[in-house]
Amino acid sequence: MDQLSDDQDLDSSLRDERGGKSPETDDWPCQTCRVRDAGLCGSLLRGAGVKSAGQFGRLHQEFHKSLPRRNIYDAGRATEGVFVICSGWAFRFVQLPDGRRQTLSILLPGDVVSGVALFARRLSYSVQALTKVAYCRFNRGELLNSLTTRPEVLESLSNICLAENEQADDAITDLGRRSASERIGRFILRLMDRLAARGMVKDQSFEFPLRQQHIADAVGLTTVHVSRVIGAFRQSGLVEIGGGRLTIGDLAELRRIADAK
Amino acid sequence: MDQLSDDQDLDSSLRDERGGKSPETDDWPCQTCRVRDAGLCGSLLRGAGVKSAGQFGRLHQEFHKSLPRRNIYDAGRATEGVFVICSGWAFRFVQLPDGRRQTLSILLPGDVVSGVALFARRLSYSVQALTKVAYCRFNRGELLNSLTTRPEVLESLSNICLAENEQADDAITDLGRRSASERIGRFILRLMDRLAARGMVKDQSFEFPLRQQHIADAVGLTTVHVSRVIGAFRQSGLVEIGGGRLTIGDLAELRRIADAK
DNA sequence: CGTTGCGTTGAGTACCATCAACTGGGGTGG
DNA sequence: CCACCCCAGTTGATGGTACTCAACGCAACG
Repeated sequence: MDQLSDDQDLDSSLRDERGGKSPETDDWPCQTCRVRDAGLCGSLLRGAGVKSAGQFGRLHQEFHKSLPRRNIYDAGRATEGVFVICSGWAFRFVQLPDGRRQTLSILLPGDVVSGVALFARRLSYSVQALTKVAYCRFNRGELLNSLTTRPEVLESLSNICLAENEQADDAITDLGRRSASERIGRFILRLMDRLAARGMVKDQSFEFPLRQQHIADAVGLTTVHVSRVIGAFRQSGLVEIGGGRLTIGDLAELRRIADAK
Repeated sequence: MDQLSDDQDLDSSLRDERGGKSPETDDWPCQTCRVRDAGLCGSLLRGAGVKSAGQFGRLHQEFHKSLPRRNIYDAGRATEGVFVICSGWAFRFVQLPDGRRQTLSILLPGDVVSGVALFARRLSYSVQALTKVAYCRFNRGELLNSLTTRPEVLESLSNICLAENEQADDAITDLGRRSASERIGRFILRLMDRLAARGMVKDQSFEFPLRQQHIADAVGLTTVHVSRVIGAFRQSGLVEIGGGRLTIGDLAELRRIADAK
C-alpha cells in the first residue's frame, strides 16, 4: 500500500547491497518502479521504449541499495554520474567541522539527488539514507550525450534544475526570515505537497520516517526547540506524529501559520 | 579605474533608459564591456566571432539601463529571456507580504541573473538595481536553440547553474547554522572573491555600494544587529567601510571568524 | 533488565530583535 | 548662511526567541 512497508524484495536483496545490475537483465528493477514515469526517469525511459534497446536504447544504469543512516555519498568524493532515488527517503546535508549540520533537501522516491551533479565531478554535500533506500546511477557521459540528442531529456533536466533552484530560494527565505513555527509548518506542508504528487498521501496522512533531529537540521533549529514547537502543534490539534506517520489535523490553521506570522 | 566611477557613457545615455539597441549597430555596447569574455557572454560571443554574424552569428540582445533602487524585474512578471548584468550591482530578493525581505544573491557585472530563468516564463523573486546598472537580455528562443547547436553554450550554462546551486547551498548553510558574525564575515569574503575574479579588488579594498540594510537582507539579520557586528569588526581592525568602499584590515582574522565559531 | 535512542520538560542564558532616541552628512530651500 | 529634512548608521534599553545543559520518561532491543 505504501512506499515504505511493502519492501519485501528490497529486504530480500539487501544482502547484495551496492551490487550493480546489468540494465538489460530480465529483472530490470525499473519494471516495477512506482515512480518510473515521473521526472527524469520518465523522460529517459519514455523516449526509449521501456523494453526495447534501439537507437535511443536504455542508458546504462547501476542499481544500489542502502540501509538507513548510511551515507550514499560522501562530500568531495568523485561521482560518475547522476543518482536517482528509486524508493525510500534520503537527504542531502552539509556537516561543518565543529559538528553543526544543515540539511539542504529531503529526497523522495523519483527525485534526482541533484540535477547539476551531471556537470560536477564532486559535490560539496553528502547524501544519507533515511530509510532503506534503493537508488540508481545513470552514467554521466551517456546522459550528457542524450542531453544534446534527445530534447525531452534536456527539457526534463532543465525543469529539475529549475525546481531545485526554486526550492533553494524558498529555503533561503525560510531560514533567513521566518520564525520557528513558520519554518516547521512550511516544512511539513511542502513535504506533504511533494508526497501528494507521488500519490503517497491519504486522508492528509503520510509516512514520516524523520526524527526530530532531521527536522531540526532541515529548518535550522535545535531538536529541543523542534520538540517544543511540534508539541505546541500537537496540542493545538494541528498535526499528529507517531508510529512513523504524520497526520494533519487542521490543514487550514497550519497553512495560516505557515504563510505569515 | 574602477567599475562604478567611470560611467560617463552610462550617465550620458541614462536618458534612454530601457531603450533597446539593435545588436548589429556600430555602437554595440559589448565592444567596450569589461566582462565580455567571462561567463555566459564569453561563450556566446566567442564562438560567434565578435564582429561577424555568420552561421553562429550573434544572438539578439536588448540593452537596458536602470537607476539605483529601481526594480529591473518584478516577481511574477513574464520574462522573454535571460538577463546579464553588464555593469553595476544588483540583487535578487523576495519580499514577503508582511514586509520581511530576503536577498537571495548579489549580482555583479558579468553575472547572469539566473541561469535557469532560461526555462522559466516567470520568476518568484524580484531583481533590483543597487547602483546604476546596465544589463542586457538575450532572447529565450534563440538561446534555447544555441543550447543544442553550440556545445560551449550548453557547457557555460551548465556551469552557471552549477555555481548558482552551490551558492544557494552555501547560503542555506550560513542562514541555518551560522552566527551573525560568521554570516557577515563570510558574506564579505565571498563578495571579495567574486570581485577579485573580475579584477575589481586592489590592496584588499573594493567598491562597496551596499547599505547595511542590504547586508541585513542578505544574511537574515536586522540592520541594527548588522551595525553592531560591523562596528565590532571595525573596532578590531578587521574591516573598514566608508566612502562606498570596503577595505579588509586583517584578512587572516576575518577568515578565522568566518570559518568557524 | 540494563542499554540505547528518541522525545519531552525545566531552568538558565545568549543571541538577536524590537523600539526608540540620537548623531552626522547631504541635499534643499528659505 | 542656516534651518530643515531625510537617510544611514549608531547606541541604549528591553524583551523574546531560540540555544544550552540537564534530567527524565518511554519504547525497543538484546
